[in-house]
Amino acid sequence: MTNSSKIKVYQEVLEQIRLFIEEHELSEGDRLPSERELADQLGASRSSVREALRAIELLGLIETKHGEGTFLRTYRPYHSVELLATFVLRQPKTKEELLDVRQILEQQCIIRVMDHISSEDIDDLIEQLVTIDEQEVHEFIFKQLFSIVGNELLSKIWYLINNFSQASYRIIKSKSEYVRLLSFIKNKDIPNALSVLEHLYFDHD
Amino acid sequence: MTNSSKIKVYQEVLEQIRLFIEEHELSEGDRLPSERELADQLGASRSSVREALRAIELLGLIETKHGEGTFLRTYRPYHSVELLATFVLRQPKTKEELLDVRQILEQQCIIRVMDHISSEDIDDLIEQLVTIDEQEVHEFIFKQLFSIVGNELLSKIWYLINNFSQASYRIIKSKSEYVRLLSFIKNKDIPNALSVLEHLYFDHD
DNA sequence: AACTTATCAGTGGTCAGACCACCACTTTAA
DNA sequence: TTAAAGTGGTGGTCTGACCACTGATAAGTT
Repeated sequence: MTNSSKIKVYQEVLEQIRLFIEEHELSEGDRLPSERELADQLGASRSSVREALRAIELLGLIETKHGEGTFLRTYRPYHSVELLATFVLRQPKTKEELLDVRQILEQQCIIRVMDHISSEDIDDLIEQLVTIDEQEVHEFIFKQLFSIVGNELLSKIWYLINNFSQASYRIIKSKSEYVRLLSFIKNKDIPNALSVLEHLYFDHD
Repeated sequence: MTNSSKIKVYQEVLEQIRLFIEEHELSEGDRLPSERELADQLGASRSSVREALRAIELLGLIETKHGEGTFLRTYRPYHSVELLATFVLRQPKTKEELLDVRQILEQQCIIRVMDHISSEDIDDLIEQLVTIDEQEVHEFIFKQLFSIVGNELLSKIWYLINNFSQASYRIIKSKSEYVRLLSFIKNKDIPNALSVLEHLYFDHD
């Protein structure tokens, strides 16, 4: 008898909820039965039902509204990704690894943004730079660029890496460097844009 | 006052557990405090602690042994993958994003591995392919390649993405494709290697 | 002394029930 | 007609109880 052979109640509830959703063809925004109802129907206690629901919630599959009910939501892995990341990144990573991954993400961001960004967007960005503190220029620009690229998952990963990075180092360059970068992006000049980007990661100014 | 502003107890517990693991530098196999202890320390009820623990368990971060305690484990998706599958399949956007990110990571892996891998390594890999089930060839090869590249952070991110991906699709190509890929890597032929890689993502065989 | 068995404390698993906060809706009062 | 108070249902949280399982200790047996 293996120790993992016993199925816990909350896991059974999990499966039943899944089946319920499938059978009733529920989709985004639809409401699930109340916790008490589920407990009753499935012959489990409300506690067990809640354990299952909280787990699904953390996965990002449902959304809970106090006083209203539990609703299906559009699934995005990002909630769990964030939590997983904090565990995965638990051990202090070397500065090089963080920088490496960061570079990959930002390179790809620049490559991909070329297809989506307009000249006006870039001009707007350059204008806004005036109001941004120099320490936050890098983060500001890439936050904008990533959101233009539109891949939320990519953005989220970058954002996490960015935050972890700032614990050990910070990219601070003069705004003129970023204006150059943006200009190359405007001209769809990938090689030069990437070249400028690479310079940003070095310490010397 | 937005409705999402209130943090639930179980979410706070989640965060505290994460911090506890960080502070005490716990790693795989280490035991967490008992549910009652956690409840006491964090000033929460055991129910709330359990909601948090069950959620983490579903994610695959911890393992629970009846009568013994709760233990950290290396991340392995638990029920989460099957559970997510039902939902992710209906979210084309998420699927696209996952594939996109995955492609980025695997491209970079191939580019980077060229500097670290020897001809013998590749020959070994090709030999081992015989024993691998066709369904797992892709995962197997990249697991090896990533470990050769040496950036643990990159590896872990890929591993996470890979697992999430498998909830919605799976890359299955004949082994000969992978032999081609490895051959190009052997010859340090980046363009052709990336070209083969790109083919892998398409459905047609 | 060595070995088996019984006991026990600690742990997770589950449940029932209580109370609160919140929301949508209805009823009531101005 | 409109504003206020009430109402029922919902999630959020806590308490305390009991069970099943585990590992170690104590007691008993050979």
